[in-house]
Amino acid sequence: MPELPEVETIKRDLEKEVVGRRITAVEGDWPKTVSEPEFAIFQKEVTGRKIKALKRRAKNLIISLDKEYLLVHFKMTGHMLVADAGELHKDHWAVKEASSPLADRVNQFIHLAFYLDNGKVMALSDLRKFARVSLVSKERLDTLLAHLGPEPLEDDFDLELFKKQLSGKKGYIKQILLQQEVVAGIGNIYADEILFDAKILPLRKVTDLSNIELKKIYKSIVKILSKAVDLRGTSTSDFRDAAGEKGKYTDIRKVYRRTGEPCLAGCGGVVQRVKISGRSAHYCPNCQK
DNA sequence: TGCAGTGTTGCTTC
DNA sequence: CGAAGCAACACTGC
Repeated sequence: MPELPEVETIKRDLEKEVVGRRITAVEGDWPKTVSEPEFAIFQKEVTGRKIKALKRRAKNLIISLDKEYLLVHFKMTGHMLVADAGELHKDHWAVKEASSPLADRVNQFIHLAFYLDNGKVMALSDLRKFARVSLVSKERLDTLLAHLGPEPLEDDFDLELFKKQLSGKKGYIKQILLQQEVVAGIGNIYADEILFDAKILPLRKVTDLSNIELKKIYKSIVKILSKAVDLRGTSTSDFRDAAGEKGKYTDIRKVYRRTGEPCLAGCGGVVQRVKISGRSAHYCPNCQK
C-alpha cells in the first residue's frame, strides 16, 4: 500500500528519471484512471508538456508541469514505473523482458502511460484500478489537498503540533493515526508498526493516553517513517519502486501481517490481529500496553 | 468452489 | 453531525 514512505520512494526515483523531460504521448486502457478532466482532453492537454519538478504531499505524488499539475493518488495497488519504451508491449500493456524486475507480475497492470522525449515511459501499474490521476490548476490542487494534516517528516512537526492535531479527537489511537487530517501519510502498515514501536495497544482511546505515551507515539511516528523511507518502503503485497523492485522495510517489520507469529522483541508473545472500525490491526499483547 | 479478506478514500446511509 | 458501511476492483487464501 503506497503510504508516505512508498510514495516518497517513487518520488525520489522519478526525480532522477523524468525531471526536465517532455511528454510526447499519453496512452491508457482504463479512462476512469483519470479523474479530471475527461480522458480525451487530459490526453491532449498533457501531451507536449514538460515535467518541471516532483513533490509528495501525504500519499499524493504531485508532478509539476510547465503549466498546471498532475496529481496522482496510488490508493491500494498503484505504483509508477519508469522503463525504456521498448520494454513495454503496447498491445497488452505488459513488460517484455523476463530478466527485468519489471517482469514481476504486479508490474504488468499498466493502465496509463506517459511517453517521454528520451525514449522512456513513465507508466502507472495498478492491479485493482483504484489509483487516480488529475490534471489541475494550482488553485484546484490546493483545494484538493487542503484537508491534509502536517507532514510528519517536516521540521515543523513537533510534539506540540502532534498534540494539537489530536486535541478534540475521540476514538482508538489506531483509527486516529489513519486520519489524514491528523497526520498526513500514515496508512495501515505504519500505524501498526508505529504503535508496536511505541508499545501502545491499538485499542487505546486517544483521550486516555498520558503525556508520556503521546510523546512515545510522536517519536515512533518520526522514527518508523524515516526508517521506512531509508529502506524504500514495504512490499508485503503489491508495492514496487520505479524500477519495479520491492521495498526492504518488509524484512524488518515487527507486526503488520505477522498474525500468529512470535513477537520479534523476543517477549514470548504471539502477534494478534483485531478489527478496528473495519481495518485490521496487528499487535503484541505482551509488549504493547 | 465460492466467498471473505485485503486497505484508501469519498460518498451514502443511519 | 458524526460514525459506520459500502463502492470502486481484482486477486489470494481458506
